[in-house]
Amino acid sequence: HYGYASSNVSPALPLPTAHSTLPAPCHNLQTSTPGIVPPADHPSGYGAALDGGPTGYFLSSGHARPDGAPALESPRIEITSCLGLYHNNNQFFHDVEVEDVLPSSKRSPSTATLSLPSLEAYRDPSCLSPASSLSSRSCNSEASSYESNYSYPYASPQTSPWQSPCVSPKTTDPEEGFPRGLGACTLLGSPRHSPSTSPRASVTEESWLGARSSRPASPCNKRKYSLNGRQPPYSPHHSPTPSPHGSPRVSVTDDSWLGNTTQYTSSAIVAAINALTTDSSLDLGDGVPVKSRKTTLEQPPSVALKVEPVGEDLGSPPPPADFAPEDFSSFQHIRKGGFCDQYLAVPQHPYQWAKPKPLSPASYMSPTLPALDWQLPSHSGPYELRIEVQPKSHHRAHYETEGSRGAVKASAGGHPIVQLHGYLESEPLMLQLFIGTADDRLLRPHAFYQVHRITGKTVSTTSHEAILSNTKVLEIPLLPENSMRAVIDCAGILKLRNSDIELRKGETDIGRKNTRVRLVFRVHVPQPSGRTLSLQVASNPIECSQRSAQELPLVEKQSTDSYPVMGGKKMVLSGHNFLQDSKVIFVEKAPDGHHVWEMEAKTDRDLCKPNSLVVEIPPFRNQRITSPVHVSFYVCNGKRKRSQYQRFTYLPANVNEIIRNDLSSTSTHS
DNA sequence: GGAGGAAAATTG
DNA sequence: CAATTTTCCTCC
Repeated sequence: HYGYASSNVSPALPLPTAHSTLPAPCHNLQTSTPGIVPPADHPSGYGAALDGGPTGYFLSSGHARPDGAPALESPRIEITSCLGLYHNNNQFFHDVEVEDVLPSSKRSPSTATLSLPSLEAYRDPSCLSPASSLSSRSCNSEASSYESNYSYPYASPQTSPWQSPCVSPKTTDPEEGFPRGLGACTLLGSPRHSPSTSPRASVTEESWLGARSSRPASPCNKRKYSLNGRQPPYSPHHSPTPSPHGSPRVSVTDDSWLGNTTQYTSSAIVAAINALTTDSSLDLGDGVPVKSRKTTLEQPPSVALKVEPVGEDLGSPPPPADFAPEDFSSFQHIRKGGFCDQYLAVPQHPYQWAKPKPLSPASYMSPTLPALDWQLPSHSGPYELRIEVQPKSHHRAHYETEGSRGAVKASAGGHPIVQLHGYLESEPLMLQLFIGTADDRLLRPHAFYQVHRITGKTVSTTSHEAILSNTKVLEIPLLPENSMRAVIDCAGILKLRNSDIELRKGETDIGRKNTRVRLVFRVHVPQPSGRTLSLQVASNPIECSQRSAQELPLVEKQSTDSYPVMGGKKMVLSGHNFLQDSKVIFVEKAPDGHHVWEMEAKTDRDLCKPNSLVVEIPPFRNQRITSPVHVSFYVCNGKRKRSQYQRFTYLPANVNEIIRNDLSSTSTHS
């Protein structure tokens, strides 16, 4: 309801907290860019969605089930349509989300089952989860773990239908979320659900495949192939468990959709029931599958109940396993509804990780954390989330068809390090990590890449995997005893097939040549007021493709307003394929062409933007020359031989003039 | 498991 | 057809 409604919370549930909190966090987020919050520009319709307010949204989305009641009953159908409708843009499936928000509890079981969420979920979820799950075996485990740990709670309401059946019985698969999707898809008419299981696209693909004529032949076939063969229902790798056919969920889903719940296994049913009962605390959105959420919407009350502000204190149960893609939707609602809301009302989850400590409660606790595509500030008040050690500019992501390619590393060896400054409490917090975009637009989860949890003896940092919306999120504990500092040696990057992702409803981004990502870290700090302060920081861009990493930068333009350029001056090079580790070497020659000297220019990482590089030009040696100085520079990325550098002409309009000026006014050159 | 290379497959 | 993406192979 809430979510739905209003922004979620407010309307239905009077969660005082919610609103109150809103303001601060939300806005803070983008301190720098106020407007951001509701990224107006977001193509995705961000703004609209958000602002629109839940209600409007839904309504508009309408089919989804504007009227409430209907939703419950005919979830899927509506959803489906809705999805299409709403999804316009990738990131937001408001409609879905909304629904999620609703308390699942009330929905009828059948409804729950419906969990339309799958619709959306699938895609994304499928994609994600699949990917993740597929790619990362860990996923399975992880996912499973979640479920196991959190399982019901989250799933419960919304998901419950799905999960319970699926999950509980089966278990583990992280993919479950996906499966649902699959199931949903299937239901929708997608041909085979089962195969789809493959996480990512598989589902989509197949179902879509039918639709798509274009590539069907080769790619599709293969993929399908893979799906079937390799990753049958759930990706083979991942969860063998999953039964071949859609396994529980699918079947369940189908059935449910069909109207049968009969197929649910008793256990599933139980699970579902449990979910309903328990879920309350959790989040609305998160766990709930989209569809279910809708249902939920209808049943506002329950949600509200949950909402109670738990404190953001600690406890933090990890996000529900459910966080499956669908979950994110909930978030979105929230966002949409009221950005702030998220912060506000978040109650804590009673659940905790199975693990050692309950990490930061804050994040998990509230179902209403800011959506992943929200822009958040890296510092606020005494707190600052900072990346102490940046990741290397290159990291070849692995496909689901490959083995892991390891964790992202730091350029100087070791791994990236993130630290939260200004936090003096004794409670540990949870650091969230997901793969974000690195383009010129607002930071948002990258549709074609997912963080991949890496485990093993070489990994010192414990982590948990969760799925928000279609985005996999790695949760890493930030412990006071470690100065709230974490070494990120457990994060790899999984590449999803472009074709799979592009098939998703609402996905507007294209994968081709969209191979740069950023590691995005978030932490949710509980405030005395009961609210939660969310901070976020993104790393430097990371080139994830094998090929692009080998390409040379292409200088298309040199800044002309930063001259003169004698030493210590900065020059901005812009063009294509610049990376954080791009090198620029200046070569100076005497008028007679004699090679005078060459030196690698310093690059200003902090000022680097995508496809541009700020270099500090070293002082020229031949300062006294009065005749033209011949200076050129060479650019390259990563480790390349000198002969492979790309040569460019250094072109100050008038070198002599520059030199004279420099000499007269500066002593820089020596 | 984690790379690095590169062939095979897709795209535009 | 060239650029890119994805799948395979090999090695440590």
